[in-house]
Amino acid sequence: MAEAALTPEDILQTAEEVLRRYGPAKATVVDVARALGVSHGTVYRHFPSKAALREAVTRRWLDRAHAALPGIAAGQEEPGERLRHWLAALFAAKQEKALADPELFETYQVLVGENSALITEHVTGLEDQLAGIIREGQTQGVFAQGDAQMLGRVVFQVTAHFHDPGYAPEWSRPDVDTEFDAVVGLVLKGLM
Amino acid sequence: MAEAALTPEDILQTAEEVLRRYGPAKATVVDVARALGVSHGTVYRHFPSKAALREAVTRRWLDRAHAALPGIAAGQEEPGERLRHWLAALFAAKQEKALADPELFETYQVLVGENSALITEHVTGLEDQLAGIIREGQTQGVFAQGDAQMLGRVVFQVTAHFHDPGYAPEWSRPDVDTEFDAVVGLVLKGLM
DNA sequence: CGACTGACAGATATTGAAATCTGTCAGTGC
DNA sequence: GCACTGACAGATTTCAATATCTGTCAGTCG
Repeated sequence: MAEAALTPEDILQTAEEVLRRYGPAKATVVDVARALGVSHGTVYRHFPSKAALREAVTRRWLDRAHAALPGIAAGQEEPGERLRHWLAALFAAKQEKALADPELFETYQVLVGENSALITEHVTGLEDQLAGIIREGQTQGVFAQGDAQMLGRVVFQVTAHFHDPGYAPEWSRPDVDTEFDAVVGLVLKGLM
Repeated sequence: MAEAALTPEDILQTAEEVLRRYGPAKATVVDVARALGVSHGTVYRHFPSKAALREAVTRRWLDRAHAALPGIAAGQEEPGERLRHWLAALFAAKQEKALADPELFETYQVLVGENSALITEHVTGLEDQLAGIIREGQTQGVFAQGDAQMLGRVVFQVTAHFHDPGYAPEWSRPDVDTEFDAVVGLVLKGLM
């Protein structure tokens, strides 16, 4: 047939476009269905709820936004430098999305505000990457011993200013990069 | 006369009670005037606007909540211990207010959200206290050299999880104190 | 059979009219 | 004279009626 069956991927793609156009406050399931040329009941045959659809869109979006991070975490740089690089990449990705894709960023922020399970998972994944870098630094003797998992959580938390979307308005201030360097400097000294 | 003239202090006291009773979203200048037994025009003879009144109430409230901090900052403890003590006192004060005085805490949070000048001042005052402790630690040789003012800002920022009202919902989680200790531990190591 | 439809109930959002609030100021009275 | 009043204009909020949306499901159609 010319018209293949509607796939979850089609719906996610269209739902993302609808969210980008109307923003999370205005986008409706009916809008998504209309854009797909189907009835909204059809959307519900693929996703159990509007919340589930929104989460799936945001998961895809986050995965794409942070695609570079696992590579950095698993890379060959010296662990201190790697940690700095990873944090800088995380910050850059967040900054870029907040500016260049504000509606999807806002959608993501809504999920953060709702303590969505997706966000918890996402954060845990990032903390695990941090813990991995720290663990390797400890093995190589450049970082002090300690619970790497806990330290990963702590490093994520103390750098919240540069990735927590609640602080997004401050990311365009002129001295953020100086502050970022100062914070990362303190953190690296604290880990050594 | 039996009835002394209405003082700004009377108004602040009553406005605080009205805010505590109705919360920042519902409290009105008319409510405050009614509680004082005067017309609302009178309130405007003492405060130029509702925003100014709200700020003045919050300033008084913040000053009382953090009354213990300057004493700790100027105390005789070893600087590392003093810093830990000061941060713990700040955290304890915020935690206590969030739980025991939620409407005033919410009022404060509204001002934070509005980037009120009061909040900037308040934060600067706290950062100055931190910078003072750090400077003394540097003089005594227990902290490494560096721009103490900047380090004060950095320490305030990395501990945001424990004083920024946006994180208040997390302050009742069971493991906050462990996290607090871990963060302060990392910060102290980073300063040494 | 299985993907899709569309009518439906209850929940949520929008709208516009009415009520209330903020901020001003000429006037009252001690 | 000076602290306070109260009526007022414009802005904001409330409220209830209306419309739209979410989620379900019996039914259609290929």
